[in-house]
Amino acid sequence: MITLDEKSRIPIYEQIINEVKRNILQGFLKPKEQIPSIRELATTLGINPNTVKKSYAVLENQNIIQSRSTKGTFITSKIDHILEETVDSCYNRIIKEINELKRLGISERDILEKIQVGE
Amino acid sequence: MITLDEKSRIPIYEQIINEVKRNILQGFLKPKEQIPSIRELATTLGINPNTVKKSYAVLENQNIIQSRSTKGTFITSKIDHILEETVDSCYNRIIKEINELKRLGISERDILEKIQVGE
Amino acid sequence: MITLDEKSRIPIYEQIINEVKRNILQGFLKPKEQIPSIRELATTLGINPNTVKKSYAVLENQNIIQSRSTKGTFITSKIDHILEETVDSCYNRIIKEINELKRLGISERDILEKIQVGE
Amino acid sequence: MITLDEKSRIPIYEQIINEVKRNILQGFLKPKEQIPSIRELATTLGINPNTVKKSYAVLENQNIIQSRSTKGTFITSKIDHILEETVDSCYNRIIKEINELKRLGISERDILEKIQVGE
DNA sequence: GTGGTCTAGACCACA
DNA sequence: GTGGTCTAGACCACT
Repeated sequence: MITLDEKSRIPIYEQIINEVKRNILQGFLKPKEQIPSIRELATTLGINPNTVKKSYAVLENQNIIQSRSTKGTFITSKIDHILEETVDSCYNRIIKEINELKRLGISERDILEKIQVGE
Repeated sequence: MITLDEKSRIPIYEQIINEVKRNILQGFLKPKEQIPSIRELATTLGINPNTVKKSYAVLENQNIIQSRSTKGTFITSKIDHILEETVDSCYNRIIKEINELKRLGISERDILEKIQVGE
Repeated sequence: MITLDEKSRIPIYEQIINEVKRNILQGFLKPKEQIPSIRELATTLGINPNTVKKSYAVLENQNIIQSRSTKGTFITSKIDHILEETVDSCYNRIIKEINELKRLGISERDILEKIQVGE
Repeated sequence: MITLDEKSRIPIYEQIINEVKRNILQGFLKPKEQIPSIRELATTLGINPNTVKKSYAVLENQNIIQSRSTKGTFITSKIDHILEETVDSCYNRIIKEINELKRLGISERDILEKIQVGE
């Protein structure tokens, strides 16, 4: 479910955070569901457990997951706020790119046309 | 002509690369024109000449500029390929984001609507 | 495995590039194998790590090696193209010299004879 | 008659020396013939007169040209020694390249075959 | 310990 | 003054 890009400038622990969020948003992970243990995920991804631990710590801080010692780690019951944030940032990036294209002299008409075709 | 964002995760040398490309694409820098010397640009930006050198090295590698020892550094005569590449990568990023939004359950109709308003 | 010629007009970083390629071509370094870390090689050669870094950066650009942050640097899995390129450029240089000799009035017969003896 | 490579690691003044020698060897410049003045050649090549001056100084030192003040600069009457040197260094470079090819596992038979075809 | 980035400063050849 | 190379040393994030 989780794929990492070693060469990316985004640190691995942040990539894990994003991937977990993505999995939740796409419904692969559901509220209250248990997620892999730190060690398990670390082994699966071939990375250091400390890195996974850091990611889980951030996710818990953001109320996205919750660890119950000895029982495991679980998705929080409410996840709506993640959806909003994610959608907003997607739109912002799109608009940023469109403005870039406009600056390069491409008309709004052309952009929208190509986007619809490209999909 | 060139502005840097110190806080950005993008390294300074890459920001310079992007800024030079932007200046070319927007017509501020024209083919065969001389660009600031390494030392001059470094002084202007308040950074180390080696950082500028690195940017210029990459740009030369991409056939965007050409450095002539003891003469200075110049824009390559043919720069059409930069425009194409830039535009293509913009479109790719947009389409990637749109697909992300669709995966999150937002309809194409809604996306296009919001994009047009957001502009 | 790597030897440098301090007096050469070829910069050290290019000598390193050539030496790494040579080691690969001669089978001392094999695909996917790890090569010395930047710091290690720098110490071994008695030069500055930045110089090694520059060499490795060029080699990575040529798809010959691949650096994985915090993991080390490795030979790319496919290296056939290096052999081809190297052989081709050798032949080109030979043919260039032969043409030079011909232009100086030496017959092809004489050239080939001398080459076979000279070997 | 003279072409320069700005990007070459060989300094321009050395390139000029080589080019003059080449012109002599190929018969474009003959013994006792007058060659362009420093200023004239500098203008033609678009370079600094000091650079040409340096080349001419070396050539005079090697007894290849001779400057007679106010009259101009002329090719020396005897130029056989240049031919020998040039031919020898050509052969040396060829043999060096052939050895490189052998090291890469290409048989002498294959090399000679390809050279004859390649010509 | 690894690679990635950057600084500060030096020297070189060339023009 | 220009670009090219190299050194020495620093800091960073990640493991």
